[in-house]
Amino acid sequence: MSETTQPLGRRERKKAATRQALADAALRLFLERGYDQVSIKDIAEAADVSTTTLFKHFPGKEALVFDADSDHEAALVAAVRDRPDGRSVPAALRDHILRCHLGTATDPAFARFRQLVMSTPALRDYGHRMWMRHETALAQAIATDSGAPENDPACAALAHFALEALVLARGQDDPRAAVDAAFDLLEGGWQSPARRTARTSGQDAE
Amino acid sequence: MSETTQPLGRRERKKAATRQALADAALRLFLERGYDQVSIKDIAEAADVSTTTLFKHFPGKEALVFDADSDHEAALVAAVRDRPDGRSVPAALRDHILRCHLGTATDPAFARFRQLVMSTPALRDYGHRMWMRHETALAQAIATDSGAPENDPACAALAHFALEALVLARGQDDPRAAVDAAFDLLEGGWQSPARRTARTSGQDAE
DNA sequence: TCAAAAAGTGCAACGAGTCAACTTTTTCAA
DNA sequence: TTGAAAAAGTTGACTCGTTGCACTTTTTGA
Repeated sequence: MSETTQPLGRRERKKAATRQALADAALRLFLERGYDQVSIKDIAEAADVSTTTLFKHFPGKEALVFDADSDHEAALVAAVRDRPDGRSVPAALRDHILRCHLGTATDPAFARFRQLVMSTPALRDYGHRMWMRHETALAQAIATDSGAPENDPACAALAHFALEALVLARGQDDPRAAVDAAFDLLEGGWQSPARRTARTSGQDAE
Repeated sequence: MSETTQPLGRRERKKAATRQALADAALRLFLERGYDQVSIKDIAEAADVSTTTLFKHFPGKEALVFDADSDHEAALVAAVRDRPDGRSVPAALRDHILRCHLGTATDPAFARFRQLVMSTPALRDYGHRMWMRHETALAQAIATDSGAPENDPACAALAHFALEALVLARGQDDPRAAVDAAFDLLEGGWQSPARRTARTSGQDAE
C-alpha cells in the first residue's frame, strides 16, 4: 500500500508481494471454479511462479486460503480477561463469539469467502484445526482468571467446549440459537457446585 | 470364524478374504514401520493384489485401519435409552464413555493399535471424524428421551459436547479426570433452569 | 450353453508435495 | 567497485495417494 514501508528491506517487499499475489490468485480462482477444480499449478502459473516456489511460501493448498488467521487468539483471551464485572467466563465467551464470529458479514466478498470454506470439506477441516489451536491459550487464560491451577481439567473443558460451540453452530438450522443453547449448558455447569466465580463482585448470583 | 457362513456366495467369501488380508497386512506393516513409512503399494503387494483393487475395498489409506468401526453408535444410543432410573443423560454418557472408551486395554495388541492411531495425525483426524459422525444420532436419541423436539439445539449441544469430551480427554495428562471435569460441566448445565429431566422417577434430586 | 452383467485387475495418468541441483538476485564487506 | 555468501527462485525428476480406462475373469440367468 504505502511505498515507504519503513524498516523493510527491498527484498522482503518482493517476497511479500509474491506471497500476496499467490494468495490473491488462489482465492480468485477458488471462488471462480471451486477449490477442487483448481490445481496448485494453476495458481502458481497465475502468479507467474513455479509450484516449488509456491510451497516455499505456503505449507499446503489449504493455507493459501487462510492467509490472515490474524489475532483471534488474542481476542479470545481478552474477552475473558477484560469482561465486565459480574459477567461469568462462559457468558463473556458467548458474547464474543456471537459478536465476532457470527456477525452476518456486511462485506459481500467475505460472505462468499465463508461460503467457499464451508462448502469445501478440506477447508472446513483445516479451519477447524486452526480454530482449535487456540484451545490451550484459552484454557490458560480461564485458569489464570479463575485462580485455578494451570492445566485445570475444568478450565480445559470449558475452553474446548466454548471453541467447539462455534463449530457446532455452523451447519445447524439456526446458528445463533445453537450457540445460545450451547452456552446455556456451559454457563449452568460452570457455576454449579464447588465453583463460585462470577468475577469478584458483591453479588454471587447474576 | 465359522466355516458355514450360510447364504454367502463363493464369491463373497473371496472378496471378504482379500479385504481381511488387506486390513491385516496394513495393520501389521503400520505397527512394524509406522503409518507414513508404509505405502499403499507395500500393502497391496503384501496382500498380493494391485493398488487399484485395494481402493475397491477401502476408500482410502486411513480406512484400512478403521476396519471395524463396529456399533459404537448403537451403544451410545442405548446408553441414553436404557440408563438406570434417576440417572441423568449426561451422567449416563459419562459412565458409558469411561467404561467403553477409556477402559485401559487388557489386550496389549489393542493398546499398540491405539498408540498407532494417536501418534499419527492423519489417523487421529480420521478417527475423530468417524466418532463425530454419531453426533446426529445421539442428539436425536437425547431429544426423543427428553421429549424435546427433534433438532432441539440444547440436545444437539449436549450430544456434540459429550462426544467431544472423549477427544478432549485424550492428549491430556489425566484422561479420566478430564472426562470427569467435562461431564461435571455438562451435568451441571443440563439440569439447570428450565430443564427438569432426571428420568421419570419419584425423586427429582439425585 | 451362451451372452450380458458384475467384479477384479493392471496400466497409465493426475494432483499434491518433496528433493536436489542450478541460476539468479540481494546484501555486505573488503 | 568487486566479489563472495546468503537468500529466493527455477527446474525437473521423483514419491505417494488416488482415479479413470481398458481388459480379463467370474457369476448369473435365460
